[in-house]
Amino acid sequence: MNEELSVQFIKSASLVLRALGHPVRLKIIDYLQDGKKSVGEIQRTLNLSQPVTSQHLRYMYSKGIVDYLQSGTTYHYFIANEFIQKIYDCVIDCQQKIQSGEWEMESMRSMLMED
Amino acid sequence: MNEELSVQFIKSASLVLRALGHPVRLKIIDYLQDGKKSVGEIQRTLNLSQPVTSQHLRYMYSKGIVDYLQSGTTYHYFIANEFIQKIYDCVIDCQQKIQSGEWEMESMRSMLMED
DNA sequence: GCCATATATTAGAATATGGCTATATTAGTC
DNA sequence: GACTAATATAGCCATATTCTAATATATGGC
Repeated sequence: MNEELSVQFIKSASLVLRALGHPVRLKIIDYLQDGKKSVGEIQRTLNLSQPVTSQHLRYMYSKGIVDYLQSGTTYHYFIANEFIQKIYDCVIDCQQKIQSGEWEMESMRSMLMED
Repeated sequence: MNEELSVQFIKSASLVLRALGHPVRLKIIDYLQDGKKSVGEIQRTLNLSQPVTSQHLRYMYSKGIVDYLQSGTTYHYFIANEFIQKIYDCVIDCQQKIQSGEWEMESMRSMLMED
């Protein structure tokens, strides 16, 4: 029986994947590629409400996905570690391979459909 | 503003990440690295109940994460495409980098803690 | 201490998720 | 057509997610 993933790590990894598995949160991670961003910048740029922005950021902070630096009343959030960055990079890479046609999409139909 | 991920793809990617973001489902994907497996094999090997096994497999099937071949009353499930495989490979790679100490874990404490 | 700005928190409603038990379906065998 | 094995589905319940609206907190300037 194949079991590359340790029981321990499965918990952590599934937690990370679930945390990234929300359109708004993934979009925030995407935006944070630019570097540290304040809650206000994120909110305005991604066109989100203030509570939703804050809630998703706090959620990700509580899971260790993002971290922040405070200066005054402004919180600058950033990606917390290489694990998250690596998963994001992988997603980007997959997007490129799909859109370039390097991967034939026949087997991905349902996954790539609208809604 | 950085926006590497297309609005379109964000939907698909977050759907995939959420689907993989469950301990049982991630464990199933891990097990499927061995190749096609029947529901019964998955159930017994991972020590799950029959309905739970079937439900997670049907869920992943509906999202395009896994596919299956039927022979008689036996369903052989397998990983549906390279996107899923790539994300899994990335998770394995991250586990290795964390466990080998290649990444310092200071910034990952909360993420790797028990419960 | 008061004010404005930036962010966090709370409460509540709607919906989704995940597991359990029981039951249904389907294919093969006799 | 009855029987069995393998899997899927349905119904139910508990819990988790996610959004909105409202309110609270904290910091810096005056």
